[in-house]
Amino acid sequence: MNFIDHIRTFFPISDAAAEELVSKSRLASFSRHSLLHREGDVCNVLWFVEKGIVRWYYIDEDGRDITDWFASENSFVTAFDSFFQRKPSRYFIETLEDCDLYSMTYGDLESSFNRFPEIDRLSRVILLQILEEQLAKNSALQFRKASQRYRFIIEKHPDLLRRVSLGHIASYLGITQETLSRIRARRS
Amino acid sequence: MNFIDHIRTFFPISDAAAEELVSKSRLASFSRHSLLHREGDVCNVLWFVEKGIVRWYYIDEDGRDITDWFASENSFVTAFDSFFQRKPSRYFIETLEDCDLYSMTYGDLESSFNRFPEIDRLSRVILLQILEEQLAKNSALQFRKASQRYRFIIEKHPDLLRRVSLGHIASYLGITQETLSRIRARRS
DNA sequence: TAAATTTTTTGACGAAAATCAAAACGGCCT
DNA sequence: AGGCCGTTTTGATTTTCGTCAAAAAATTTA
Repeated sequence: MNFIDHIRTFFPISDAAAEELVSKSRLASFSRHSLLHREGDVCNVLWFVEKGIVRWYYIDEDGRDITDWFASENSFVTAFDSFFQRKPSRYFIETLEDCDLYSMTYGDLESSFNRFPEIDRLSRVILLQILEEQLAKNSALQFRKASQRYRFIIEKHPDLLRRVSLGHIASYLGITQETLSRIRARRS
Repeated sequence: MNFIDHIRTFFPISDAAAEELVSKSRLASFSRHSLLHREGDVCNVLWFVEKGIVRWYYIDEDGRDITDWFASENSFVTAFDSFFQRKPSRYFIETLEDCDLYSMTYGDLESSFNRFPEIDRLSRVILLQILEEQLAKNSALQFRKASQRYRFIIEKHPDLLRRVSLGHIASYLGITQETLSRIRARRS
């Protein structure tokens, strides 16, 4: 499934606009643990995960590596604090598995915006999806104890448990790796 | 300052599009503790806070009232999980003070999207601002202890402390009111 | 395959915060 | 002023989780 097929599951894009996006994007492979984007840089690329999994993280004031988000098959990723606003990012993005990713540069996307207003609208829809997931994550974690946070992963993102190391998942949930390990032990 | 002036601080909207937005919006007053939107409804209105403060909250599975967000002067508010996607919301929205709010319906906004692609783009920019604040809030709270969360409010939203009751702020920060009160006592 | 590295688990302990309950405070009304 | 309401503070106790440290398991590398 290429990314146009995916887009068409939630947005009715015209053939002409689809053509435009395809012509501006390219598919490339990355081995695991490739750093796609680093903190401080302005992110110029929007990726679409065709295969593999990517995480999006930052280093907090105490030097901890904290995962904010995972993106696996059929997800768009970029440094959302940077890409659209053209300013330096707080985030790193790295592959966790060998990945096949479509990419598109900001410049190309911007010219597509101008030629196809529907692409502008599409990007709004994608941002809304991201925002909504972010809100859902928040309310799943805020005020919840560790075992309830773990349940969120089990119910909403069970695949992550198989594909991602516990340390990353723990920081994503806002708990320590040890606590996560213990919770997991006492109720499979 | 009306909302067009505010928009122009971050987005160069044309006079024609501005006219369109102004013609579609209306200003109204609400007394404090008005419920603007309730869980389960599809939200049809986008508000802009001219004066006053509004909170956006949900009731979690344990029946707790949890504030997700505050919007004060020069902010847009709607049920972001509902308004653009036309589906029932999980959120309530209520005024905390007497408010003057501009409002615009979804139908009017949608027809404006079609007539002015730049309004489409504007909505994307606004969503990005919301998303970015949401991300900032997350990283300010995740893995942080109560005193650090309190510091986030002091540094980023000091006005809230004066205008909003402690209980709402505590749930916004993901801590209990008692803990917040104690933190506050031991270091003014 | 063995050695080395990384990841996960386990244990003991202490710190932080939730909970329950009650008192103090402040504003508002008559 | 006095009484009533909602909000904030304080106290005592319990639970949860983080921290530090080390062992066990799994994965990678040579």
